Amino acid sequence: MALPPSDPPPPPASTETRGAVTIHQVAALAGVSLMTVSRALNEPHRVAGPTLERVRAAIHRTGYVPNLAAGGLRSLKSRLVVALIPTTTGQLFAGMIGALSEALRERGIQLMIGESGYGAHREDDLLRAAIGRRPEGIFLTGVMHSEEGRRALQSCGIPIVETWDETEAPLDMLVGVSQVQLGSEVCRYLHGKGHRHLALISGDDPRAARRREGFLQTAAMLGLPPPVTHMLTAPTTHAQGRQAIDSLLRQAPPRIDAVFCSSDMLALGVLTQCRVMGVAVPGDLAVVGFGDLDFASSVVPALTTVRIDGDAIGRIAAAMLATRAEGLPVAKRRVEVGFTVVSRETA
Amino acid sequence: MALPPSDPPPPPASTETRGAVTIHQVAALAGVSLMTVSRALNEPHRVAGPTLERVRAAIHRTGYVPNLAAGGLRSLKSRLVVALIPTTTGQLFAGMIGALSEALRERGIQLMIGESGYGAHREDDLLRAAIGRRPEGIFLTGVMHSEEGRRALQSCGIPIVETWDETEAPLDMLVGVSQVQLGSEVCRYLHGKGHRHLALISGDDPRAARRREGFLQTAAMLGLPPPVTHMLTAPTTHAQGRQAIDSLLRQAPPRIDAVFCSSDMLALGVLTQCRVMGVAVPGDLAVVGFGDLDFASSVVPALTTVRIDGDAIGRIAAAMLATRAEGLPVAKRRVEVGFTVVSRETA
DNA sequence: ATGAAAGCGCTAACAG
DNA sequence: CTGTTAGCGCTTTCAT
Repeated sequence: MALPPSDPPPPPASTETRGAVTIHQVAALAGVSLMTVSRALNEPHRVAGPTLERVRAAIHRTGYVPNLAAGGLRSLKSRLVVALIPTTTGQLFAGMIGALSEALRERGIQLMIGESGYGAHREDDLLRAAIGRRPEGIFLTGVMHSEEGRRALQSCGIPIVETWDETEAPLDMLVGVSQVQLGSEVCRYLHGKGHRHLALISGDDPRAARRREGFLQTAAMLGLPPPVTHMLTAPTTHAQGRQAIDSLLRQAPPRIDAVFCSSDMLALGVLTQCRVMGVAVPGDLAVVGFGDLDFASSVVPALTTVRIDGDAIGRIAAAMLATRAEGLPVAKRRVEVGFTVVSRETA
Repeated sequence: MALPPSDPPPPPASTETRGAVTIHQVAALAGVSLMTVSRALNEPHRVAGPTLERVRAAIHRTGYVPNLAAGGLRSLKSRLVVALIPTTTGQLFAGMIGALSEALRERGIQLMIGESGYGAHREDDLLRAAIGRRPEGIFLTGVMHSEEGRRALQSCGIPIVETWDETEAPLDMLVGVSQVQLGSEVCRYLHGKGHRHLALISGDDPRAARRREGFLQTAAMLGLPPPVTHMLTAPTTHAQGRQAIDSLLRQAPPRIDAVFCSSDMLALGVLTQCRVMGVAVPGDLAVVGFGDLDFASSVVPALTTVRIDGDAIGRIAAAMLATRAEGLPVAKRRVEVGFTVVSRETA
């Protein structure tokens, strides 16, 4: 098993015992104590040049990869942040995840993603799993509503960031977007364009609900007739959009002249159905989407939509979490990220 | 700080020391040894009823969540699988991730997702991070090409599943799809519909490259003129599709009469541009996409595309990994998942 | 049915 | 600059 140390240097694998190489084996091979190996990895400047070389060679030969769970256990630093996202479907959160992941990596922190799905019952499981890994931060897509979840998060002492939404009482930190104001702004936009008979096609996720709220409030405030709303279950699809606008357009007069969709995919379905039905956009019907997904600027007619800077949310959250991971306090624990109504051709 | 033990039972949080509740504190509160708490959690049937009750009450009061890193360290069971995916963008992998996550959860295994992005240099980092957590399995989206990555994975002794692609020499297990055959099949399909002047609009990811390969080979075999191919950088977009078909249609005769796009989003862009240019689909140009994303069946004209059962890939991989995690061998270490050419209106 | 001792792989704290 | 000792929070193994 133990080959004479004279075997050719490069070929790795063979010095290893089944299971995994440990720091002991590297130390033995390099002829140093295991602490020297640990230092060579974590603070190389504190190790003498030649020693460092030998250790590095041993690491290379053995293919040693440090056990982060063990290191984290001892140092109480897991170098891990867990992000909980509702679903990997949909491009909406893709940019944010990318930015979060990248910004954390730059600071030497790993991102672990947990998919909560849309099932409420498993959110609890997921939370326990997340906390059980003792991450140095938890990123929440949206705000935590369940009382049980709030308690668990609050009492575990891990820094938390809630995002994408607004709340009176953040658990800890917040990178928020005023969805209510967003809905309100879209309503004003449509009103400003001369539309009076508004409609809403909306998924049933919490954030869409708040946009709806703002939209309806503002419509009332502007003295418009109450917008007719069509509810759908998330995640919303192209087919749902087609079917929803079809049903909306067949309703009794007054005929709607503008619709705000809770996702760009929904809006795309609306556009498709309008074309099929010979309804001119924006002539007969103005359409506004949400998300500014890649296709929004490229479809014909180009989709007017609302853009939220997901990358910024990811970056800001990463910075907050990283700061807290270093034991420092975060000055602005509550940050507001804006939105932009991107005016194109459909409204 | 230490309130008298007479404070009301329900209110949790306050018995905890800063940092996190440990099993010791639960044991002390319940008046048992820490082993009993451990058993109450992992093999409750081996603990006497009344004792179990007391322990559970203590767990509830303290809000104790076991440290999985510590447990995993000792038991050499992390109950963790790491999945490496190129990007969370795009719905293509969403179903697969969902199915994988769900199937693992049913078996008591957590899924940790790592985003590799399209940068090659960080794949190495990501791999070290993954191995460092000592997962019981690693799920790869695609096959591992880099020699360095292959060595690292091979020597770490962790069960690996490669997916979505084909390879002569799988690292360990494979849930594959013959992308070459897929491309070939699409070519035959188009040929069967009477098209002779084929084109390809293709992203530059490895799997798209193999589909292209199969497509071109078969075109040659069928005696067709060499399909003109337009290359793009992944991830492919709607705008790229528009621009690509525009350039393809302006090329010198013979004019192309069918195009295979490496993604449905690309195909959607092609459809849009054709409408703008007054090119009839499928009359003047047949269009085939890839992925069968939600909108494919719902756009007008409905998109002919190719469907791969991502859910099946996720489920099968989960089963393999779970089996290996239990120390059992997997009989069929190489599984082939099929594909379907979904014939709709565009071709 | 419960407890005591040992140790998983690593790093903090202190020698030398 | 390098090594020794102790112990992170938990589970294994062996007692009782």
